Amino acid sequence: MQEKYIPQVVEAKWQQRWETEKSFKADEASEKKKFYLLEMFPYPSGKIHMGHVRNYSIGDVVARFKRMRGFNVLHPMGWDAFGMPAENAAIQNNCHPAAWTYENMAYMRGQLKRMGFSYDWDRELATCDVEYYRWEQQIFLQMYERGLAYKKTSFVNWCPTCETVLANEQVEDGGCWRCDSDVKQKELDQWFFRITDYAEELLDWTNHLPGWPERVMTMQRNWIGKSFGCEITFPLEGEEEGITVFTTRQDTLYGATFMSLAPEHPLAERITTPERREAVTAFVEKIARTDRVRRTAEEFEKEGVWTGAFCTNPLTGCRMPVYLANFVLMEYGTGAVMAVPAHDQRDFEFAGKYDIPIRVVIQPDGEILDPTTMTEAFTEVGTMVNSDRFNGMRSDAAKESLADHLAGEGVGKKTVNFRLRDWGISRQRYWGNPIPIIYCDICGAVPVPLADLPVTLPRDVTFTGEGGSPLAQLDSFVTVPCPVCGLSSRRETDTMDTFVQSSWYFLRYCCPDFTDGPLDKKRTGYWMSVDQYIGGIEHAVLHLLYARFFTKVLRDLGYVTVDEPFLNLLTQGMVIKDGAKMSKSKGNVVDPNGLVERYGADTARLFSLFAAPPEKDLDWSDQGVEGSYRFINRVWKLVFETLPFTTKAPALDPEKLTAEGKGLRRLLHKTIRRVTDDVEGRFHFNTAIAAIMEMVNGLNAFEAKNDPRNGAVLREAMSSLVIMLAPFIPHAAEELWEGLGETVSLSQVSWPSWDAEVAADEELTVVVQVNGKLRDRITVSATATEEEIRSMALAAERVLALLEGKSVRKVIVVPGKLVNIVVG
RNA sequence: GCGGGAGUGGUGGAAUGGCAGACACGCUUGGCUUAGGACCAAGUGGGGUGACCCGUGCAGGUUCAAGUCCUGUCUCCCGCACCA
Repeated sequence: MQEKYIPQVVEAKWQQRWETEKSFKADEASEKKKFYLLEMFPYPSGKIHMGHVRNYSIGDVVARFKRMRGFNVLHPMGWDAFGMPAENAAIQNNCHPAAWTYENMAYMRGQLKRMGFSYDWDRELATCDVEYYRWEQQIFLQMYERGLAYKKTSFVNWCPTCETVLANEQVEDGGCWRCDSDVKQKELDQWFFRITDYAEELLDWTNHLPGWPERVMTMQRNWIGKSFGCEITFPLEGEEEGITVFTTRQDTLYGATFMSLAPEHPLAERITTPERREAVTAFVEKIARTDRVRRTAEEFEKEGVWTGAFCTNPLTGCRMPVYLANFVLMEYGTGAVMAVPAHDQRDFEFAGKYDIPIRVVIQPDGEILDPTTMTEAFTEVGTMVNSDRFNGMRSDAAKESLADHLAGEGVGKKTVNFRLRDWGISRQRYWGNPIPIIYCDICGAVPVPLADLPVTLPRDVTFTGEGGSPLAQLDSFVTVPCPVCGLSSRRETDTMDTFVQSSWYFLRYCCPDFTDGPLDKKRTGYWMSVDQYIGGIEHAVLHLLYARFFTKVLRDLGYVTVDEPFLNLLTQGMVIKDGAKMSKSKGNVVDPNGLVERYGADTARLFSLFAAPPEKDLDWSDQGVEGSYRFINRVWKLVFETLPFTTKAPALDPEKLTAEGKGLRRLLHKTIRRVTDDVEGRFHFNTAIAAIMEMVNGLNAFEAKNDPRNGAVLREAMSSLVIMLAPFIPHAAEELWEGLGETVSLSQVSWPSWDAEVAADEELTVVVQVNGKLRDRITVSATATEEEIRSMALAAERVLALLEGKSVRKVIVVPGKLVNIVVG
């Protein structure tokens, strides 16, 4: 090794060594226990950013650590390569999305290699490769066969900027998750995945994933939104069919005085009377023009229009006018709400505005509500009144009886409702996986036969940037014979949401070269589930919910045997600079390239691991980076300068240690224990690194370096130090390891173990408190009994002074830690 | 409104109910240097400046002992939200 640390030289050397020796290749034929470690794969946007550096540095520590702990580690990397930016770039720069994407992947692959992450590059995949997406088409067809993929006409979220449909999960605050444009509602014929079939199971399992952060589970539970209630049918005057509502408050049914329908409700048109038609049509049109963001804001004024129709309260026989109301959502429940003004705030406001009667059916404790003087709805639990046989019951307890009663009368039933909607996967874009369906005038929608797969995404398209998907303009793609009858038919030109590809890529990593189907059951069975998944919190209900769903579907299709894809999930925080997330618009971006050129990859890695625990946001600090760089230099210098003592050292004989040597060895074994616990148990790399820094400080302060009797213990310390640094700064560690005279790459070396006896102190400092306040310290032998410690504490000089004239009431002894003397 | 998380030095952050502030950044002083940088050494929560007091958003409580547990409260962040 060189005297001076030159990261660029060292890093290039070891990256090349790892590559030629295929040091991180994962093989299923191993005696070791498997460990599947995965970080969320990147979108090839052009170049990696600090978020990637952080995410992948965290992952690489775990990968390298687990290997050193004797696991057979699968640590793959690939590209989430379909998606809109490629298409936008094509329109702007007149280059093909494929060219743009593959160039970006090549560049970013180089950047990731330059960071020294220990991936098995032989398993690299890109979702835009036909060898990937062809299998997804097969999965789609199998889902279609089972009714899990289907097409329906509905109102969907439409982003006018991206000119495509978005899934509910991809609408954030009424805006597009990518470009933030206001999302409009548009009625379209679209493909869906029946994720609602799995709602119950997806929800159940949120209680059986202890390795997931609670808040992600909570977000998923909220998203699935299960609620218990009743479906109740209200007969419509002059119609065969009634109106069915979903309610969680069947206990307020006796107080229902009107009915509200969503403006888009299919019955709305039919039941409107001629004299109300004009008003109703005007209202419906007004709502259609109002964007969803505004309409769903809570402060938005409650408005409606009477249809002229009436329905009947099935229990009271009360005649209820049927309104259309702007706050009723077609996509939740049945799109119809029984309105109980006395006990629902929205209905209360609505009733006030349109002069509809208020009927109190639940009275609060110690108060009598009067409909004529109420200022707001009473929504809590109380005693039921005006409710026939249920009078006098507690409203919450009555829910069950009411449900039974409704079922008995044949007007309702108990039911559960989910907020979760089916996953809309159609995208009116080019750069995605074509949906393998053909439309024939005679045979209807016909799946592309398996033998005809893949439906290859054609290259020769033109990008105008307007007028929808370029695929639809390409006659050679669109026009095909119907697989059933042979007549000229049209291909589906929608492509799949890119979240479909990321819903199963982790399975394909297990067998990326498999050619007989989407997945090799044997290899997938060996590696799955992912033992540790690491990525950003922003995918809490997007990718992470879809991937769980897909895993269950693939299980039911017989491809995998696991119920859940990710056993443990680590959600890392954002990288912040100057109080804000790094972004071009804020001008606070730190480019990894510059960092690596100046300090090397090891420094970039070390800083992003040391500055904060992984799950917290990381505050970027240029000075902190300097500090990390200085630390590596200090270690380098320490190892280099002690080489004369360590390289010629004899084998360690624990019996023949000097006092200093023994102390140093104790420090080492304590450090090994701390670092192992911090890395293994809780991924607290910042404290693990701090422990190593403390040891380095201890080694620098070690005076007796040149005492030949300490050579062996010094060598043990240096070796272990370098091994422990390997997961964090692998290049520098390898070079130092070689400098110590070792010939086997650190990637093959085991993590050091610690000996509790060696780590144990011979003497301990015990804190002495009087009435809970620190007053003195005593030094006791590690073998001292509680009684001995107690009497020493009571005899301590400063304690004696404080005990003067007072009586000792109680003495608490915490062995090895503290004595608290209670006096009074 | 509901749910989740967090409030600790000048800064990032440490602390199985047991010495608050590990480790690092920054800063101060000194050394080295023509100088700067780098490096090395010492110091660094506040106040008194003796060996004492105060201090983990705020107010209570439990305990021999509370940053940590409990109750209330404030602030900030995140998610969901006219969800029937």
